[in-house]
Amino acid sequence: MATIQVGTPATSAAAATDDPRDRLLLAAGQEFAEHGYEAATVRDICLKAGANVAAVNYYFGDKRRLYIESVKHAHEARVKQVPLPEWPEGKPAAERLHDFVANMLERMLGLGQPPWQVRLMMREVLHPTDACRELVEDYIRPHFALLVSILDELCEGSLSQPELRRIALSIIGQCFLYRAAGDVVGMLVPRSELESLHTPGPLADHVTRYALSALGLVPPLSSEETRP
Amino acid sequence: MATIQVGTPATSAAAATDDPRDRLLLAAGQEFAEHGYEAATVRDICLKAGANVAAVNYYFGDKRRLYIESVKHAHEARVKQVPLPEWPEGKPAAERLHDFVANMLERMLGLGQPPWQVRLMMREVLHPTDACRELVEDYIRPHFALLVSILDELCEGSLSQPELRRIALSIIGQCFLYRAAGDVVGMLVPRSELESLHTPGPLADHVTRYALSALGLVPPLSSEETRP
Amino acid sequence: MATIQVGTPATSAAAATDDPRDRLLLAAGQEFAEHGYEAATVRDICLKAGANVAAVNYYFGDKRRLYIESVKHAHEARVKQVPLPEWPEGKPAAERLHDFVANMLERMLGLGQPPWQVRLMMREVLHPTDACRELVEDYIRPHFALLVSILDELCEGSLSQPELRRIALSIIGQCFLYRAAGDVVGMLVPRSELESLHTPGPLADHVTRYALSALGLVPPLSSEETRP
Amino acid sequence: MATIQVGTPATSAAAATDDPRDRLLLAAGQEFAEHGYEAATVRDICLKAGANVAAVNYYFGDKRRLYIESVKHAHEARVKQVPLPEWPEGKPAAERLHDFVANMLERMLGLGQPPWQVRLMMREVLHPTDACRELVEDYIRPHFALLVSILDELCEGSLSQPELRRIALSIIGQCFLYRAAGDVVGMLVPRSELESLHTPGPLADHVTRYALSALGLVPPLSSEETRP
DNA sequence: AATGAATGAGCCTTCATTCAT
DNA sequence: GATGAATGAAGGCTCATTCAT
Repeated sequence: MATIQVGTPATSAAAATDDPRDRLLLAAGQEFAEHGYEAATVRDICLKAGANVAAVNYYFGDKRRLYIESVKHAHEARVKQVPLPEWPEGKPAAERLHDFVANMLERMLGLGQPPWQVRLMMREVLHPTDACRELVEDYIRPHFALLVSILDELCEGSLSQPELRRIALSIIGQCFLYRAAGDVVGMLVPRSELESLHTPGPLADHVTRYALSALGLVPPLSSEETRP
Repeated sequence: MATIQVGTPATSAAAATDDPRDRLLLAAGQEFAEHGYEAATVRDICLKAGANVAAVNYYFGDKRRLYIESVKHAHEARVKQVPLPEWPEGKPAAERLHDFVANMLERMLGLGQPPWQVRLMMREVLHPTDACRELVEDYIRPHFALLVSILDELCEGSLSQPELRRIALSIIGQCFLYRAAGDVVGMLVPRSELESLHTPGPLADHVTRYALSALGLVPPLSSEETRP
Repeated sequence: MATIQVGTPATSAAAATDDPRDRLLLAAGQEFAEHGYEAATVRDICLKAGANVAAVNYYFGDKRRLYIESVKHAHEARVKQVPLPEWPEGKPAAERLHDFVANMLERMLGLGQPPWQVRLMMREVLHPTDACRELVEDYIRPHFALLVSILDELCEGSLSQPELRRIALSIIGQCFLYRAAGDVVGMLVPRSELESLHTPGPLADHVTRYALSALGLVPPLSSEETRP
Repeated sequence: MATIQVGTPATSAAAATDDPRDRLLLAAGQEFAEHGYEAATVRDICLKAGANVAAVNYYFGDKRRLYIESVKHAHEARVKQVPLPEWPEGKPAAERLHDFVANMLERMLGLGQPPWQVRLMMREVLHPTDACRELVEDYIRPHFALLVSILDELCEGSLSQPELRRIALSIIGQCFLYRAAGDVVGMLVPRSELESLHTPGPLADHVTRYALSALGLVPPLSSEETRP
């Protein structure tokens, strides 16, 4: 199965961008991701960005607007870093499903880089503000549509759109859990297993097989012969 | 399939408990659930509880400690309201799975009442604080263990514990999505479908069938003969 | 002619009232009177009142509301200090007019004490805010009505109400000038005359005689025999 | 009696002067007149003048200096617009007095145009700053001297200079009241009378007659035969 | 035991001003 | 000469907390 190319991180914490606006956006994203909108202070953001206290109001007019912009910024950066997978003509739908899931997990779990961008967007998903709608339209809906279309091809049209959507949500929910409730998951499973739950590879395999089994396209999970 | 008995609400907003400590706990839970820890103010909490401004510090010493106590309180109340389901001897595992899922969704989606207790615990799950560990041990882990044991029986021992846990997490993830990211889900599916995704019944059916199919215990989702 | 009894100052700048609310009101009145609403700072007011920065918001909720209250306070204090004159039955109207004018000038020019209260009210008169209407109704209108009634008696009903009001305004205008534009007046007349223009006595004599002359009740100002 | 010629307004709000310095001066005058020194912001002034934020400091060095210049500017413009009245040889002093009063009221009450220039100068008169002395010397003192000389002629030398000055101030005070405390006056008199108090014509008649009566040059106000 | 008065730290924001261009 | 970017000081206000009662 295909490996996923991940975009260059490019913006590490202290990335020395010259544009103060960008530095502000970066620092704000990190602070908002870590502390939430209310608890994050513009003072700390400016300090981290090496800018003046008044810089926020100068560039964005408002703490609120800075927040919205920082969410958009993070989301755009993330899209560039982890683009929607593209496949050559004739790639089997099952493989495309696996790639898709791996891609989503990759995006969510971050893999190696401090995933503050995802945390920021996750906050937005969980407690939506004004910044949310755009996020959904530009970012989430296309992914969702792609997943539904893959599933449609997999079933060869035997399921209705509402059914396909339900299955798509089921798949997303599984990925979502690890990102959103990762800390709690970490308390529930033994340490030894934890690693495989916080790395995209094994998880993608599981989620994909779970879906394919449910659709009858591979043997059931519990059948002996499918065990490795 | 069995219907789920839901505990009595018992704690309406203005529940006239005489103990000011309890009133504080109640008011705090609601405020924290709605606005988050930072945005909630002790003044509003005391106002809502009909108590003095200094009451928080008097009874709990601290805003932080009040928060922790209110989370515990909500969680204990919730446990009493929606106890773990119990089944008569010999109830088939598949039905127990469905009951369990329905119970979990019921607890999460609230069904008719503003489930501020759940919202509060959800916040805790997503961004754990000191109050989290207890929550996990007393509340979440037993549920998780029960789910794993049901799955174990379903597979008749053909799957390892790690595999069972993965499947359990997959099931939880699907339920979790609707609670935690309900607003975004609402933007992704047509209005007409939305109702069936915010009510426990149809959802429980879907999640259960998805799992049973994956385990090869019912025909695949995409096979014609299983369509209603 | 009767002399005017002036209320005890009672509230000198550093008057040690125990009630912090009163101290705040006092300090605010002085600051607002001296610098105007915008230029006066809550910090300075609190400093002068020996209170905390948060005291303003605690006691009055708002800088604006503190302002309004301080205007009311000053006006009430002033009313107590310089009450409307009262006369025994049968006091000639001409003498009552002189008393009234002397009283008004006394109130406006302060006589010896730092008249910040008047300055504050003067600001309000010149650039009305929300505090103004009350000031007019409680304080100014009764004085105005009294003046009109005195004039009415003086003319023995030979003038209409509008005419009486115009004459009343003329009298008030003359007093007003010294208070509101005192600095400029001070630049226009020689130093030697200034004293007599900033003290109520001679001014009251002039304004009264000016009015009585205009009404034909005393010989014209320019006739020889009236010169002292 | 002669009508008063009023200078051309010439300076409407958006007067398209090419000189940015002049545009700044104009905008500053309007802003300062409307909001006062503290509340007016250089940003708004520059915005209104279509100039850069730094323009104020570039052209005037300081907000304070801009203020002073704008007061001077307004005052000069006003002098050009409403010049001191001039009379042909032999014009009776009584008529000249009426003309003078009408001219002053005209200047103060504006008649038709938003008299921001007067408002600005009024502020300066009421709370003098550095800009005040020049205003007095160049603008007010000559008017004052003219009025005194008219009065002197009226009395044919029967009154001393101090007495004349007092009467002059009395006349000015009456005019002043309507300009400075117009809002409060508006609350004191019935609506029906208000119009006649905010238009120069009837007011000039009243003030002049009041003065002439007091000087014994026309019958007293209260005598029957002078009523219309 | 329980409270209302009072506090000080710190928040977001605005403003006049400056500096490199 | 003239400007847009950027700044530091300060403003009003809110908040959790404390203290005398």
